Amino acid sequence: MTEIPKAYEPQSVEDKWYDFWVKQGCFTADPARVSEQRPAYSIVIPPPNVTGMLHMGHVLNNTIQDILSRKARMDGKEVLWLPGTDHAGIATEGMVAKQLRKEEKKSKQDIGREEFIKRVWTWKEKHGGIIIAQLKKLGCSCDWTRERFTMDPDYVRNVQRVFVDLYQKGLIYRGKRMVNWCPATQTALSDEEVEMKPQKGFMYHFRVEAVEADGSPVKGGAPSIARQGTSVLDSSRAMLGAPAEAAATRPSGPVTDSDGRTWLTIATTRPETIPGDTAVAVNPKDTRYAHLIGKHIVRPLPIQLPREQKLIPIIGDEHVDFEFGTGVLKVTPAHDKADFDIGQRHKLPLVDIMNANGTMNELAGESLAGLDRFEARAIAVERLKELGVLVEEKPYENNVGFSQRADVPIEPRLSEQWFLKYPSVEVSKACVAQAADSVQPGGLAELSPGHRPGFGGGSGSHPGGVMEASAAPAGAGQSLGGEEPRALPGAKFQQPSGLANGTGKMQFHPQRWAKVYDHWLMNIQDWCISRQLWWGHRVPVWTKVITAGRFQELGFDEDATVTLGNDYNEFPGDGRSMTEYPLSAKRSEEIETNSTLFRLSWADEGRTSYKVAALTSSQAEAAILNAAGFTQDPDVLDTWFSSWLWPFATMGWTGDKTSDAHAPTLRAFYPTTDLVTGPDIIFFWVARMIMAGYEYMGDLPFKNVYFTGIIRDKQGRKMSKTLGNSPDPLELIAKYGADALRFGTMRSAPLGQDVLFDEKDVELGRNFCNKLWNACRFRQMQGGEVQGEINPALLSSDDRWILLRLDQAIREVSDALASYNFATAVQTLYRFFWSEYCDWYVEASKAAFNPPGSSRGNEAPSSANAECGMRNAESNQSLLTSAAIGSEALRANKVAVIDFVLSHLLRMFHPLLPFITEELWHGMGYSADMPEDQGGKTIMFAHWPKPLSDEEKEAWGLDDTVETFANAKFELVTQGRNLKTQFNIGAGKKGKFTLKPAGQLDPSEAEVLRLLLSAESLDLDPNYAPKKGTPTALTRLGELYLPLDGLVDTEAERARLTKKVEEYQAEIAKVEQKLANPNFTQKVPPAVLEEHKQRLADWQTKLAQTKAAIEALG
RNA sequence: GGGCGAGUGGCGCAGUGGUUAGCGCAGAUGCUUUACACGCAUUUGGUCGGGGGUUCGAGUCCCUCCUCGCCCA
Repeated sequence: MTEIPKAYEPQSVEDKWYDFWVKQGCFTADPARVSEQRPAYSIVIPPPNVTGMLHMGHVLNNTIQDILSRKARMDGKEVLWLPGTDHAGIATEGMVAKQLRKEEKKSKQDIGREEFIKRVWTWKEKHGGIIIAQLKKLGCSCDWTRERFTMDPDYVRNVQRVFVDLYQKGLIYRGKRMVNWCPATQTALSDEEVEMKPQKGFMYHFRVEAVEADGSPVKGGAPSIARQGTSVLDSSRAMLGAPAEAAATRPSGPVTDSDGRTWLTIATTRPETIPGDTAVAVNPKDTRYAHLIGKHIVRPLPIQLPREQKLIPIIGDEHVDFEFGTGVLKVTPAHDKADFDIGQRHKLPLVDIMNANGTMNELAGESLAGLDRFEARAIAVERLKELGVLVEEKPYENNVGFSQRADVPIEPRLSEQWFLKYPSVEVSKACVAQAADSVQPGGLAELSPGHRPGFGGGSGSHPGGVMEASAAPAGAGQSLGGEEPRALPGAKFQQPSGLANGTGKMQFHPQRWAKVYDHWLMNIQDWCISRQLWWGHRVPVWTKVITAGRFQELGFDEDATVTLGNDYNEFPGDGRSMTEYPLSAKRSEEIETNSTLFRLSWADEGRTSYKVAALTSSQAEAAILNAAGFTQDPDVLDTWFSSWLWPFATMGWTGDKTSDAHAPTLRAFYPTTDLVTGPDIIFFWVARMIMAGYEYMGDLPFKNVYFTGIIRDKQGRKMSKTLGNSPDPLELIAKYGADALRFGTMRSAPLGQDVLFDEKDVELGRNFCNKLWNACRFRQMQGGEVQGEINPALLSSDDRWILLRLDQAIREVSDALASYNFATAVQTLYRFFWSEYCDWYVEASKAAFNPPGSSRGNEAPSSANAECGMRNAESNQSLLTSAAIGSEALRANKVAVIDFVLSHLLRMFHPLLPFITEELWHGMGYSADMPEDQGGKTIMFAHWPKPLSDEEKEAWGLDDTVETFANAKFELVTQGRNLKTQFNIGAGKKGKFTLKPAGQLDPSEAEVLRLLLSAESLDLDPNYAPKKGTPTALTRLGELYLPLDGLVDTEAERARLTKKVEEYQAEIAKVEQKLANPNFTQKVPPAVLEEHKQRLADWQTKLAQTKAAIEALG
């Protein structure tokens, strides 16, 4: 055993062991080692942004993954924790563009696409390794030999392969749709990338004239009830309309002015979009307006247009909410999702009045063109005022979608994009266990109310054919407001025949996220997967316009014309999928592999040329296409379209069944065991990985998903750069050590709750590590054989107690980890190590190591020893007698017990505190006698501690009495210390105690008590007659007295005891009241009744004794 | 508007119908105790968000209301 330094210095320890682990290949998974005896365990890391920096969220997330991985290794599993990084399209592109702007004052367009991509790679080479290095600092035991990047060449091909495959399955289409447009980054975003935020703005009410189709004043104007002769401006505030009960809350209907013209009032928050209005809509059931349907209004903007060009129809649409605004809705199909839908229903023209960067175009009119949308809003309001049609302008708060990345309001915009209809939705929906009691072997998760299985319905026809479900009972799940959960008897998953041996069941932790997940799947919308960026996976589609002649030269069949007319851009609107449109063209000689697919369209009105589109995931083919003058689609795919393949695309997947079946990593480690991630990406990532897993592997991608909380500061605010409340984990590691950071983070991270982070927690972690260090140092100072044999005959009651507590700790910690209750595991370890082992056991053990009178002991007088030894020598329960105290055999045995406890403790701490435990494991010599692969080389592979067996417990005499006795001892010690404090006998004055024992007490126990009391002496005297006023504590082991030499403060003692009497009386009253209730005594379980009776008796005894003590004060 | 979650000493959290509701931090007091002052000991703080119900018994189960947070619309 080498001597270890006095204080723990993490810096010198951490790098040393990390290098050692990596050099020794400790983190490297070997599929060949997987067997029934050595099951596989795998996790794929949620890939951090390649250009990102470690933040506290990463610390939490990756510490958990490391704990799981290290624990699995100690459980004897073959562990793969697969690391990597994500190319993070928008974020990375934004960063590089910013740098370009700053350093060279250029835009990406200035340098061109090719050069820009080059710059991004340079940036990646330079900064991409930072976060990986940071994870290493944290101690993450990832298999770095398998590190992946979502832009690795083979990964890129996988993404393209999946695109082509999904296209061929008819799940990908290109179409002109409303998308969430980010004017700042000028790209489309998926719904998930839009964050709704309440915004303070204004609701503007403006009036428009209702007219006939030819522009003449409307005949029949407002219903008579509404003709009040009030001015328009007044009427906007007055409540007009139907006399029905709703009238009181319903805003104004149409009004007729003195000229006989009819006016409608419209409410909007976005007056700048008026030039894009192509209709106004009212609810046909709204009696105020129904008669106007079919008439027109004069759109006020743009002003300069001639009146006849400003007429737009009044349409009836049931979706118009009559309670909202005035009940008249302006319909801007090109700039609002809901309006687009109305536009589709009524075949309204689309007028796009905005540019891609959020400025207005010429269609918005002279006064608005060129302005930013927010400036345009102000100008539009001015124009309305000038026209005298602005009726009201009142503050209004509504939810506005913001681009998550750029933090600017998104613009619903009509745009041509690629969309994906999600695959494998139904099987993904059904695979997540919804409630704890629904997890039954072989059963399908009980479905939540309203959960419609929908097998075979809608998009449920599953291309992969993975899932088989028997017919659900008629009407099952059809009721919309389903009152009771329904099971689907007989519904089951077919075991996928592929590589994996899945269970078809997945568990979320905490389980409540299953509901969130389920809800999203129920309301799923097609996924906009294209982004107008340069950095990312470019859409693997090439197009070219060729002449009809050339088309034939290429070898296409004439029949091809049958399908012409559909631009490839347009998804056929008849519900048929792309694949159902047979390609009648022969393949070109230039382009021939089975992954290429053509869609053709006329490229001009005269039908003399065609647009040809090709899809391929083959590089060789792409080269041919490029050479043939084809142009690749400029868009890239949403980053999540690559990360949703992460669990298998990182493991050697190729999409080829035969080769995948022989890919060793994939075979051994898919499906993965656990996924650890934040709930904020449950839709972005988790749900999509599940779909991709089923679609391409025929099996779930992970068996458990652990959702971490979100790290907040101690005031509960989210960590953010702007607030500056996000500490740098690397600085914390430098200051306190990685183990301390891990400890602090995990201790305060309860299952599924947000984590309020405070640097104090890390400080506590450092203190904890130091305590652990010193506890080992204490052991080391005792010398002796390392991990010697424990002799049961020489075990003291304290030894037995700590072994029992260790057993309990092993059970609790193992259970806590198995159920992902990390904070509980940490707290249990903390309690066992600090409060039980250090505070009681180590202190008590000093009685054996530093016996009174020994050279190692303190100056305690030998009389104490004599006093102790005088009585109770007849104890036959233990071999321990006064003669044994301090004997070498006893000391050696105690050292063996300590080694036993510490070696177990270090192993339990290892997943949480990898560095210090490794250092101590070796420093203490615990690795010495271990087999190489079971702790000899590293604690990483030492076996996870097992609870003690019944045989061991029996052999060591570990039974209930051990605990009872120990607790009685501790109670006596606490009370004795209390007496000392109350009577001002500090540590300087040791104090002399006398115990009137209630029964037999072994002298060795008395010596332990004396030591724990830090007393000069503890006399055992069954016949002790205390002087009046001697402070007393009543304990289960007897009456403890603190005789005071000087004057006794009788009144102080009386006050103290009187307080106790009151306390006891209150307790007695409570118990007596319960026992007096016949309902209680008759109905309660016997054990509880017995316990109450015992409790009453105990309190009564104490009360009587205390009263006697007061009496004795005189 | 819908859904989910939370509310327990000053703060952060445990608490699976049954002892006197626990733990950590912070606070107070005392201690250079030969492993550790990054430590030790003692100790002050709680009518468990409000109300109602079920029960012999409720922090725990049910109903209702209030407050806060998150997600979705």
